[in-house]
Amino acid sequence: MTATVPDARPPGRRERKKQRTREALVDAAFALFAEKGFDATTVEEIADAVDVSSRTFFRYFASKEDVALTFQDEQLRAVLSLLSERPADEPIMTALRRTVVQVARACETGELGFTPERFECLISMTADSPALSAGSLEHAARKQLLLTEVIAERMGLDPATDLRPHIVAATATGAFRTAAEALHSPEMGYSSLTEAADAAFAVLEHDLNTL
Amino acid sequence: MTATVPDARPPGRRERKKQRTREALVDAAFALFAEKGFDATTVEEIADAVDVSSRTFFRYFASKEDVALTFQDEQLRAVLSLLSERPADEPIMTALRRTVVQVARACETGELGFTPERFECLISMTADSPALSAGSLEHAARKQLLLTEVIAERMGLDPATDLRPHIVAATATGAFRTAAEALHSPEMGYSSLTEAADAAFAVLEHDLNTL
DNA sequence: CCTCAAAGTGTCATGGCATGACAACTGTCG
DNA sequence: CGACAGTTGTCATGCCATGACACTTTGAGG
Repeated sequence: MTATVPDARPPGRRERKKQRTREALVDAAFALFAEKGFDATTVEEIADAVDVSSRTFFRYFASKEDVALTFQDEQLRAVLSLLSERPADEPIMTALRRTVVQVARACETGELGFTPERFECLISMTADSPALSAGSLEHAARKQLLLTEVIAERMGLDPATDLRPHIVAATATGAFRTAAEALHSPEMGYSSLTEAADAAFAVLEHDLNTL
Repeated sequence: MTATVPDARPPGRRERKKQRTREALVDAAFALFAEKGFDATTVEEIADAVDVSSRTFFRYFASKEDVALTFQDEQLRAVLSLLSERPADEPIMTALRRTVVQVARACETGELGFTPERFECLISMTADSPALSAGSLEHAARKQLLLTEVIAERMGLDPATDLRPHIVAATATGAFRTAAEALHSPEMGYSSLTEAADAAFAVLEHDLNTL
């Protein structure tokens, strides 16, 4: 407890090496995923590609799904960050819509910690692999808890006793997910996640209770 | 292809035995789950309790999660069935709300193929076990596809080109799920799934775009 | 510089999930 | 009964995930 400031200590050689190993694992994993698919890639192959033991892989990532879904953490951070910058008098769904659209754009321009093609890769892998799909859903569920907290605070509600922030978070998450899935179907006519996400929230705003 | 009618052929001794084995596996599984929890129960234990091999277990269920989530299929069937009976001029979200509330009541009165206490067991297990939680989400995702089809047909829309039925299905699913989770928190003040589900849909109807 | 403690890693071992292959067994029907 | 299809048991295999323990590297301080 010598410092409360996040970056208070010197980086250190060790720290950097760990970071490099972690990144190397992610890189190797996505290279193999892109080449052979998620299911067909084993943890051992990923580890071998970076020349570490499988055991070490699991010291960096809790599961094989985890390594593919790291970027979702970035996504969440971006959502929480951008949401906090929205004007306080904006209706919550409007604020979420704007935020999500911004994040979607960032995903596609590679402004977060991953390239657009890697993003593409993940989207299609998730569609193909039930295991990854399940992992993604679980990841999303855990993130949704945090989102609920932030939404509740913004709305001035207590998430422990009020259902509303939970419903809002679930609805927004579902809309985003639906938008991502819509990208798989060319017939849908959406060429970007940004566009699809905006359309999804538009449905919530205008059509949900009138259809 | 001798018959297109569902129940065209005599039950047969073999058929019944299979059905009994299946039920026995479900019973044994829930007994063990209730006793030791989901994660701590192995497939081998379940199989041993029914005196079949582990291999046979996997001929009945695709995974350990599957055996715990069979009832969700009943749930879905009930939703689809009841939804088809709602008046056609009812707004879709209203129809879904009424349907979901009915199904929730059925869950709690044991009118579907499982007892209320088993339902309780599943709810609490899902909260404790990440693996089961993930499985449940995946199950729900697959069911959501069917629900989307039915919703689209009722609305007279093409799910292949129209985002709206997908959003509606995702929102309804999310609301139901949120209601189920709310039952874990006594502070929420919901004593039944029926009540929580109705409250969840009420939020969608009245508060979503005004908060 | 040398030593020491801590952190990271490799190796080995274990256990559980899931699936394929093949032989043995059991209803089903002629 | 006897052929036949469906079901099960027995291996065998592969992968994911985790615990235990020893070895090496890193960084701090005398």
